Amino acid sequence: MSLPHAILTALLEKPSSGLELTRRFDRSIGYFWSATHQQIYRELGKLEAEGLIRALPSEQPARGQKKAYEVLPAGRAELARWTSASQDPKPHRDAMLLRLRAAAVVGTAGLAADLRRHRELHERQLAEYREIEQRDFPPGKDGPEDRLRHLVLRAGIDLETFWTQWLDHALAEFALLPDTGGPESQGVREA
Amino acid sequence: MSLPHAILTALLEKPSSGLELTRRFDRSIGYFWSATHQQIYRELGKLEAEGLIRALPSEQPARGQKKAYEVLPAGRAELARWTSASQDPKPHRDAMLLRLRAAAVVGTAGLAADLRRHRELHERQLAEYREIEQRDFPPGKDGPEDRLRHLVLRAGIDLETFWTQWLDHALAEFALLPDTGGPESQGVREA
DNA sequence: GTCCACATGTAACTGGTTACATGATTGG
DNA sequence: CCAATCATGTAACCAGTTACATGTGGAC
Repeated sequence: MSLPHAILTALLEKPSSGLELTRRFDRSIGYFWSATHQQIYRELGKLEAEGLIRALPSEQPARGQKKAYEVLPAGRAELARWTSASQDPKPHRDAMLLRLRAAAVVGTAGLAADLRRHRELHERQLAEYREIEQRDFPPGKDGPEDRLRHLVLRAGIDLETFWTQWLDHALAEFALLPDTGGPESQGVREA
Repeated sequence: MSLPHAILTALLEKPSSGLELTRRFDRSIGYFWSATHQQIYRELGKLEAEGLIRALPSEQPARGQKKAYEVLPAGRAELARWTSASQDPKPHRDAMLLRLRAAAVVGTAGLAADLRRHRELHERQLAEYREIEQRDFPPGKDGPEDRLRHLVLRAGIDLETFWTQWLDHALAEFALLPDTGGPESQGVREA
C-alpha cells in the first residue's frame, strides 16, 4: 500500500496532472518507487473517490484535456499517519543473486557478460544520482526538508556504489572460475 | 518469472516435497527470493504440467501425503537457459525511503522509532547470515559451487551491513532535526 | 486535412498475499 | 477419542504489467 502515499507526497510537493506525475516518477520519487501511467491514473481515481485529493477546478475535464490534482487535508493527514506508522521491511528480492545460486548448479556459462552489463547500468545510475546531487543540493542548501531529501538521494548513491563494487568483486571471483556449462562435481548441500 | 527458476534450483540442490521447499525458502533461497507455500504448490503444479519436474513415484499421492519432486532434464535445460539469458535489473523499491521523502513534507513525528526498529532488524539478519557463513563456509571449503554460493551469502551480509550503517547515519541526521508534525516552512521544489 | 505528440483512460493478464479448507499422523 | 501438527491444496483478492483505445491540439 505504498503507491497512493508516493502520489500524495508528489502532489504535496507540487499539484500535478497524471502525466506530469508520471514524468516525475520517471526521474525522482520513481527512483525508489516506480509506477507506470496506468497505475497512476487508476490510483488518482481511487484517491479522488476517497476524498484525499481533488481535481483543480480550472478547466474542462474532458478526455485528452489536462487535469491537475491537489491534496486535501484528509490526504495530508493520511500521509502523516502512514509515514509515522510502524511497518515491517519487505524481504529483498534480487534475480541476479538467484541466477548466481542457480549457476552453482547448472554452470556459469554466459553469466559473466550480464554481470558486466549490470555493473555498467549501476555505474550509469550512480552518475545520474551524482548529477542530481550537484544540481539540487549545493553546499548552502540545508534546511530540514533539504536534509531529509538529501538523505534519501544519498541512499541511492550509496546503494549504486555498493552494487558497483559488489559486481566488481563477483567478476573477480568469476575470473578464477572455469566457465562451465555445468560443474563436474554434482556435490549437493543444504544452506 | 523468477519463482519457477528458484524452485528448480532448490529441487536440483535436493529433491523435496512442497513443505520441505517452503521451509528451505524460509531460510536459504528465500533470503533473496521469498515465497509462501501457496505460491510454491501452485508453481510445482505448473512445472509438472510443463514437464520440467516430476513427482518421485514413491508413495500414494493423496491429500495430506508427502509428495516429493525431482527436476527432469528439460527443467535443468530451462534453468541453464534462464541463468545465462540477459535480464534487466528491476528498479529497487523501498518503502522506508518513501516515508523519509514524505516526512520532508508532512513532518518527522514518530519516524525515528521505526528507523531504530529497522536498524535492529537488519542487525539481527546480519547476525543470522554470519552464523550461516561460519557453519557452511569454513576456510577449507572452496570448490567452484561453494565459491558461488558464498558470493551470494556475502551479498546478503554486505547488504545488511550497508543498511545498518545507513540507518545509523539517518538516525544521526534525525538527532539534529526538530521532531515535527510538519515543517513550518512549506518550501516546495522539484527533484 | 493528415500526422504526430500529448494526455487520459480501459481491459486482460500475471504474480504475490491472505484466508480458509481438508486429510493424515502423532501424542496425550 | 481429541487436539495439535504436518502436509497439500482452493479461492478471493490486490498490485503491478502489457497491450490497446480514444480524444485534443499543433505542425506541416
